[in-house]
Amino acid sequence: MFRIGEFSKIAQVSGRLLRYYDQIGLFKPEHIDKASGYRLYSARQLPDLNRILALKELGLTLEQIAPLVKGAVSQDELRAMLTLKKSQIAQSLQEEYNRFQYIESRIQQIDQEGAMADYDIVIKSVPAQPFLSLRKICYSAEASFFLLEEMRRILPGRVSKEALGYFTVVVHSGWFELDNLDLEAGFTVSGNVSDNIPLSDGQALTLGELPAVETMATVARVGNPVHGFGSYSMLGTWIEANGYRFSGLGREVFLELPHPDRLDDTVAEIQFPVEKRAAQNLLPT
Amino acid sequence: MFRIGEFSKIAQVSGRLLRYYDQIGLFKPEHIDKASGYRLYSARQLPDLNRILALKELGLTLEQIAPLVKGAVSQDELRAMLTLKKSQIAQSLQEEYNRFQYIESRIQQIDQEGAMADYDIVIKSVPAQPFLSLRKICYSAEASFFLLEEMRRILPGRVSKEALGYFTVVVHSGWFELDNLDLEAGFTVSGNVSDNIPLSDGQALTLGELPAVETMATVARVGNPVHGFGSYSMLGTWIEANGYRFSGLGREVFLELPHPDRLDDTVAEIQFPVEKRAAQNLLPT
DNA sequence: TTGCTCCTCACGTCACGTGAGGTGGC
DNA sequence: TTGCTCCTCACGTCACGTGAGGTGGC
Repeated sequence: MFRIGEFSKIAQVSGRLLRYYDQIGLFKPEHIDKASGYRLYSARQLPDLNRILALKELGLTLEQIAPLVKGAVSQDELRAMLTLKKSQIAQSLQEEYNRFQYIESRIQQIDQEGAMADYDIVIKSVPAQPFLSLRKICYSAEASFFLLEEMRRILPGRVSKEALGYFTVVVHSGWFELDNLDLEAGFTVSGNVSDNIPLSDGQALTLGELPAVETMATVARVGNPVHGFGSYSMLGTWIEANGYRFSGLGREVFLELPHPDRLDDTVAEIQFPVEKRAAQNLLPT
Repeated sequence: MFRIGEFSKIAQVSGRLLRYYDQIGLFKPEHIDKASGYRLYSARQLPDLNRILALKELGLTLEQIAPLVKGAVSQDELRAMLTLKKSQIAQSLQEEYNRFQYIESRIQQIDQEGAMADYDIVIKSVPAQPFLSLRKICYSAEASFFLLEEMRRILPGRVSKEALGYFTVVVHSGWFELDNLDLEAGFTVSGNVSDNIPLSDGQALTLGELPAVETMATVARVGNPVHGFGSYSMLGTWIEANGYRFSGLGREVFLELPHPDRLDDTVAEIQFPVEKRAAQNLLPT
């Protein structure tokens, strides 16, 4: 019989670990001296401890290991557990690999531009939202702000303040047709609102829906909205470097509305639906 | 200004996270209402929060992120941090990948043999140890046990009990020459012991050293030592499946000495120095 | 007035590491 | 007797999640 110090040396684990496993009932000493409380382990117990250590190496938690070493698990259950664990590892490998690529792209960014980007891209998921809007061809980005001004005059009388969400612009045209923009502009709303609100020029806001998007690449930017297109190229670079591709219409959500006197305080979140490109297939299966 | 609930919805984080970041001083609301204690965030703060979230995605800890978002880090330091993080991720990817392969091999084992192996392999590192031993050609494994019996008679008078370690056999011959074994048998010792202890047949134990081994594949087995060779093939399979190769002489360390009446209670640890085979090079660089 | 939102504790997480303070064993 | 080893608390870890219990705001 070995005292805890010698046994821990043989097994190359800490004494604390052995006491802890004793405490949680995972691995108990063969004998405990009544008088001194000393834990006494026998050499025969070493294979059991090794099994625990080996399963821990696989990434199982002690809670998962306990029934295994107590023989309370059938062959099939064990196989199922390992298969599950295997797929979890495959997934976390993929995630780690993405992180790896992302870091590489940020290092490159520093090397090329001598600075960290001003804004950071974050992936979110957004729910579907009722959208009170008007679709229109605009000859410039500024044109959409005339629409905004008119909505600001008219809407307070037609929609309650709590029901009104954010001013949002959906871009239906391609990104580089800067002089012939097909825009859909309006407010997200909640609750009951009328589904047809006429504006002064004969057109009207109608009630539709902004579809939900599960993976939305977003970047928040502060500043004059007409200079906003710089952020788009950033998004493009990021999306390329991180293995995504665009998969839908881009939006711009204004969290702080453009105010004629303080255009530089405008805050907007640019959003793009994205999806993973065909996986690099780091692993087979 | 947004109250915590709305700001957390915009940023898609929990309110608790925002309160926590406030508490640790990482990200504070722009304003706190004196009367109610309500935290008020402005849209302009969103890019800052996004930066924190993006750096967290890279796997940095909040402690590492804090100086970054406070601008207290130079370009070079940032680059160095990211490079370090990159190599850490590369390493953990390699480890994860090893785990993945190991799990695969255990699943295969179950499928082929219908059961989990009796014993588990554990990697340890062992220090160098003084070794009081005798090298001899034996015509069978049993022959080494005659040596053991003689040492048991003679050693107690020559070496103090505390100085005596474990009976250990080093195998110098190839593993499949079962009838012409080149064995070195003796006891590990500590402290001062005489370096020449004669045995009855004219030979003598001499003091040498068991070299340290950094990565030692070990398996502990209980049972009659003459049936021990089964464990060797297990070790071989494991080593193959896990990307190692043998890199030195195998040892057998007896934790519970073979006793003629209870041979089945013998406990020995079979040890093999191993090294990683040329890495599968999961990643470039 | 009633929900709704916000507030501040404070415990729990996972697998131990790391003392503090005290006692048994040779 | 003096080290050495062992014992049992109990706090700390990391980044929050999850209540409990109470109050502000419209």
